[in-house]
Amino acid sequence: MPSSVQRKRIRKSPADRRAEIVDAAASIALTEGLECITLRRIGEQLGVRPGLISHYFPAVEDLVAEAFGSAASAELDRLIPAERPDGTPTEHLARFFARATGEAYDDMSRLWINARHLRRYRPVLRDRVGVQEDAWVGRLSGLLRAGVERGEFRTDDPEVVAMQILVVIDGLGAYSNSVIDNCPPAVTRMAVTTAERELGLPSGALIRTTPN
Amino acid sequence: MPSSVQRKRIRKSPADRRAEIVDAAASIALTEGLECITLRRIGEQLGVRPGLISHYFPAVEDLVAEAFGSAASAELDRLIPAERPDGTPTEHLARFFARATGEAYDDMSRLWINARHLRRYRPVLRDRVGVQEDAWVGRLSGLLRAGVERGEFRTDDPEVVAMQILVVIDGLGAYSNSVIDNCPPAVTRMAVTTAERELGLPSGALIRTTPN
DNA sequence: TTGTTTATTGGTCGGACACTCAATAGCATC
DNA sequence: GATGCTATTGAGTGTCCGACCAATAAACAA
Repeated sequence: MPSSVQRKRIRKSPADRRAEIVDAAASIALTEGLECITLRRIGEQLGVRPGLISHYFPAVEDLVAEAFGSAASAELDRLIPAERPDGTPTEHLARFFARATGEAYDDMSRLWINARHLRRYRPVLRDRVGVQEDAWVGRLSGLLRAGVERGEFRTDDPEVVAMQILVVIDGLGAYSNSVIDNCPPAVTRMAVTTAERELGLPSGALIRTTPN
Repeated sequence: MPSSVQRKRIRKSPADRRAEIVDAAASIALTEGLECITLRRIGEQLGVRPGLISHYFPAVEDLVAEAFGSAASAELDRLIPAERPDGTPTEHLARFFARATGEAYDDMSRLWINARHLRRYRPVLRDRVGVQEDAWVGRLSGLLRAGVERGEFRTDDPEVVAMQILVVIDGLGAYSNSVIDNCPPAVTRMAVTTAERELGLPSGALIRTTPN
């Protein structure tokens, strides 16, 4: 009868254990915040002693950065899959906005704010945030460029438009869970509006009618 | 020969001491971050023992909220003075953008991110952030409304435009000290562009030529 | 000058944190 | 079933934090 407390040691391969630790840290980062990534908290989550986390990450700061990077890149893959098997750029962009401006994105929105603040004190995290910003701008502008090539979007500089869209999304994220919660659509739809305007699309072109 | 360490006690009126503490905390919040507001840190700054800070603020959380509120409302007064002795709404709005998108605003930008993150763990701060958001939206929409009344701006809903402008400013703030640092004007000028578009102004109407 | 009030001190307490390291015990291999 | 490697533990170090409180000494009134 194994009680709730771990009785027997479970010995895993370093690669597995490390991945498990990063996953746990990323999950905690999304739900509770990056400052809740502590040796004790992660150890508790995995049913393991704090010292073990130190063994894999001698400096917690590295785990924090890794957790953020892991969560952010996973979310980016969900927003704009690197492999796009089917669908037009317009459909993919609509899908992007459907998720990035919905409730499902709230945790990620908070995590971005969390990371942007915490990077002030954590050099390693600062670098990671920079890498992820580049990745997000890169992935989104890639999608926009594809749309321009297929004649669906019209803009001179897809990268600038990508930045503009992300700036608006981050601005809205800052206000989420706030005054703006029950707020006119002219505000909540700002990100989509910006995209439609800058890409020469008619109003409503990026609103998906079929959930997916 | 009074050494650098305080030799003699200096006894002040509760009102003075309290104001002094809040000022010190607000200054530290702007330069080092809200989590650096500790009994020891503030006490050191004022040449006073940590216990004294506890005496005036039995719970540090209240001081943190007060410090944020103090810094934010002071900055708001600087951006859009409540008393507007002279100048047109257009001039005042141009002045607002000159400061709110310049380097002088970087500390405040960081502080907003700081507070928006930390409110997750600090209920008292959460309320303060809400109050300040209302104050900022209120003050800015008041200025826009004045402009509409004088026929300088054209919009159906000044409050919505105020929110839109603030969303963009916060979004840009999130990216400041980042990739976007050396970034095309189409991005850095987004806040002004938004205002000009939503208020029916010609491009450049809100760019001040004379520093003030 | 004396006495009263109270702003301020000095010290203590428990808790949470990251980090270190010798000892222990899974697990694969033989 | 015995052996060796090493993943994992347990225990301890030092730091910083907020909170608490009795003792102290300024400032002021009598």
